[in-house]
Amino acid sequence: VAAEPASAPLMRKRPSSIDVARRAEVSQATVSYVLSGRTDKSISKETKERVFQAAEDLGYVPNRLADGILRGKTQTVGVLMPDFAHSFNSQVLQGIEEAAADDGYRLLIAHNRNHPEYELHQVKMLQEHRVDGLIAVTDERTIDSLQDWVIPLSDSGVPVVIVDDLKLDGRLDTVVSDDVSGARAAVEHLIAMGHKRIAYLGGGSRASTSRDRRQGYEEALAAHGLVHHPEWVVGTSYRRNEDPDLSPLMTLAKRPTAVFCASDGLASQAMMVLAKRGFRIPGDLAFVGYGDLEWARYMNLTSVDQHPTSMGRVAAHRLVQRILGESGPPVTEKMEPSLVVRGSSVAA
Amino acid sequence: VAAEPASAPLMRKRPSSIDVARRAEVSQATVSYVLSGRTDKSISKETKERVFQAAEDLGYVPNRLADGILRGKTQTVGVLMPDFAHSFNSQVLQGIEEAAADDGYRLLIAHNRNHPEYELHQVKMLQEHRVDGLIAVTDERTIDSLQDWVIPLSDSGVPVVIVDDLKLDGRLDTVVSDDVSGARAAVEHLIAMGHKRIAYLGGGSRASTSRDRRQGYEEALAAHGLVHHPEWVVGTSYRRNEDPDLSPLMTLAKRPTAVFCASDGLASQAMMVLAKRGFRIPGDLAFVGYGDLEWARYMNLTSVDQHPTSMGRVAAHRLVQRILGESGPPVTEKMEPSLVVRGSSVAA
DNA sequence: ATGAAAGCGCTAACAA
DNA sequence: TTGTTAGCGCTTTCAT
Repeated sequence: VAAEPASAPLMRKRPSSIDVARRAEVSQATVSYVLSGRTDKSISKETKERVFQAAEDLGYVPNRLADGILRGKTQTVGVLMPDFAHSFNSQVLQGIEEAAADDGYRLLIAHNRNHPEYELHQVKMLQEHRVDGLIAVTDERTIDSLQDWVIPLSDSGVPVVIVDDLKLDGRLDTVVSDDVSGARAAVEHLIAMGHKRIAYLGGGSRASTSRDRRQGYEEALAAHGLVHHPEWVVGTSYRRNEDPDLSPLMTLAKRPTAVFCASDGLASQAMMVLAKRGFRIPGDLAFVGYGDLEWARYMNLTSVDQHPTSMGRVAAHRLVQRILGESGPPVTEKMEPSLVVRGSSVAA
Repeated sequence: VAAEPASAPLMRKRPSSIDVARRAEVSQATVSYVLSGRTDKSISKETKERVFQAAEDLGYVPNRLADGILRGKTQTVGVLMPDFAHSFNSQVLQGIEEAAADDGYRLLIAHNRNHPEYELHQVKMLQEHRVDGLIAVTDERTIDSLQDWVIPLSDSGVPVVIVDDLKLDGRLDTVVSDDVSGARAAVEHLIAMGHKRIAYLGGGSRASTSRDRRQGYEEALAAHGLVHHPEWVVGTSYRRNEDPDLSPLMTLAKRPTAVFCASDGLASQAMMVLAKRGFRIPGDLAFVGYGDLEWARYMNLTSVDQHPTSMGRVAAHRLVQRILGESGPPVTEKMEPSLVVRGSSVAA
């Protein structure tokens, strides 16, 4: 057997632990002991040195696939999302990454392309890569088919956490934001600012979301003895690229003095429309949005922050607990949003 | 050997191809042939049937780790980012995911936490997971240390693509947006709208970015024979939570009639400040931003779209080509942004 | 304090 | 048309 040159210049095979062993003149087992830093297998200082040196010289990078195949654990979690570009989702992802990384987990991501079949395909991929668990951020289009695969997956021993939906609440670990409470806080703020005629501009993305925010609105009015005028509730269906039609609101004899909007997008569109017609904000009409997207600050829009990054962190943490073997009934983490007051609801 | 029940109820070990083989009463090799759909190894129809059936019955999910360890390819690419929550990055990620998935690759993501050391650690992790390639979206804080690991990594046979930075241009495949051209288009649009006194509000995130946009601004003025007034260039350093100070601009005897801003955030802040002081937009002052963030539409802000999703797609495509063995010198894809004209620069 | 050998789940030569 | 066998890179008993 010819001796290999210490450092051949051109691309060779990646060094394996066997190569390290040969170079350090120890057994493969010893390399494993040293490199995984086991304290039970007392290894002499010089041997350790030699192994580290050999690994360094060779540029050895351990292969986690082998480890994964052996231990049946990959330190990897799957994240399934309808979209990475939208602000809420990307912030959730950010939170998941932070918490997962803290616990030593990597993220393998997948997209559902708004299509149940494709989603199923992606989940299969994640399973083939042997993710230790899965976080699914739900989506209007695929939410109905979700339970078809998610329950079996969970039963098969892969922990699953659902973010932002309650359909599987009680059957699976879930992280949601309390929309009722957030909406209530928003409207109570307007009431505290002296408003008595408060409109609701609705029509968010997800049905349950929209329903809950409206419920919070109504609860707040009721709690403060304010009459609920059905004509102050507008736009149950709203399309992204269309300005919301506020005329039913603005032509009333007794015009509202404040508007609570189910989303920041809706709020800003409405504000632009009204500003164009000469309405002063908040003087003539106060506004509160929902979601507290990045630009709410730029627009000086009072809004409800759902803390999506925290939601992600909590989801990752729950998942890791399950991966680590925590048992017990499904947990629903209902997270409290908070109101961020800015100029659109408070006169300067 | 006792026969196992067809479908034992409680969590057993995950079935392996050996289990499938036993159940179908064929060899493990045959299972492999059938399940990977090889056309060269003609297998009888009945055998195929039996294998599929057995796999189905057992709920068999192939283990890609084993495959990866064998072939030395994981069909996985690493994505390293400074942040997943910011709009530009998350859209790039979206694009990367789309293109990578189309080519059969999964994404393993990592975060640098704005820290060179942590970044190095994350890159090591990605290598341990044997990603087939890596896309790095750069960042002010870690850009300087990037080359320390990225060149060796690339030399070691792991293809790398850099997004949004030119420092390694010519040494590595790179995808960038042409900031000079984008800025030029923005300013030429203002000139076409009849403006002759155009200010520049600068101070973006990355230095090179800011410099290039300013260069485009100056080029456009020069190309149209307009004088470049240094006092029309303001705010070279701008802080996120502070309103930009426009007084040096607005107190001039010959006030500018239009402002080109190096970012949408800057533009919207300036617009809010001026709207408060009673300026009409675009009547008194026209605005163009940069980045075309989601809310530019809501604010009716003319802006320059960098097409971040396309940038991501192009980056993923380049990477896949390299993974597939494409050779040749490093490619720099300089992508053309496009101007999106809205109400802030054109009177209704 | 260290090593030999088995085996994780899979694919690919090579046989039959 | 199918099976046998070796081996990918690693960890882990069990020896020594």
